[in-house]
Amino acid sequence: MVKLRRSRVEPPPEVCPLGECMSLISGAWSPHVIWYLRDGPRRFGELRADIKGVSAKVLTARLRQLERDGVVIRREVASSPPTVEYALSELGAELRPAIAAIVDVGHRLKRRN
Amino acid sequence: MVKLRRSRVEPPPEVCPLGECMSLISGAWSPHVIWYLRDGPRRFGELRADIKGVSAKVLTARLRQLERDGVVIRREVASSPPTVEYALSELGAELRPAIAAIVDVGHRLKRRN
DNA sequence: TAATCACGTTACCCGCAGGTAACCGGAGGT
DNA sequence: ACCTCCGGTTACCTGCGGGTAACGTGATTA
Repeated sequence: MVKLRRSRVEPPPEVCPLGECMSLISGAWSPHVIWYLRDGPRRFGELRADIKGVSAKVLTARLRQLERDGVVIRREVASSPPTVEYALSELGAELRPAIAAIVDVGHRLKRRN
Repeated sequence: MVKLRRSRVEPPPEVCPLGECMSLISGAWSPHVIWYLRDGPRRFGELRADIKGVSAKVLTARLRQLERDGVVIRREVASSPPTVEYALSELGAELRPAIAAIVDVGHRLKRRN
């Protein structure tokens, strides 16, 4: 019996920006926020309605974190009642294709049942 | 279609493609596993070394979950000592571009400081 | 005989994301 | 006078992913 001590496949080059980027979209809801902001700014209540099943508390927490991380930009609108608008920053826009790729796979999963 | 006058109609259980796909790559380590399997099968110990900072217990748990979800395929090799090889399934291969997109953003993050 | 290796398992603990529910504050509507 | 709307906040609880450490198995090696 031939010993198989080393794999034939050489280890891929060491890169770990994966963790860096994953920390931006970690959490169950962050990708949804980015996805629903992809076409332009949206208000808190709109995001709340867009993202089914999210609670106000968690949505607030995710938006705050995304704002701290420089992914989204928060803008208060002096209307009555006052509303708040969220939009993707330049960094957030760069995340869009990544989220789109994930959504794309999700669609194929659905089609396949 | 009958219109209900007073009670709120429950929205149809529309499956969110984003949530579906995110459930596959959720967790801190799942994307890393997929990423390091992108070029071919790898052994448990190799993955353990590739993915710095992961413990055996957690790596086992992630691999088991990915196997249950049909993302990776586990194959025991009758060597001495017996080794185990993991590879991406067809579904796992479809996830590759999504992970690659995330890694790509990570690269840009690093470059931008 | 004893140690090592590969691939785990089990026990125990911890932190945090997320869920529910209640509440708030100013302005407009009725 | 009261209710509604919008965008939150706060308190409390729960579950799960993850960390360390110790142990198991079966076969080879010193």
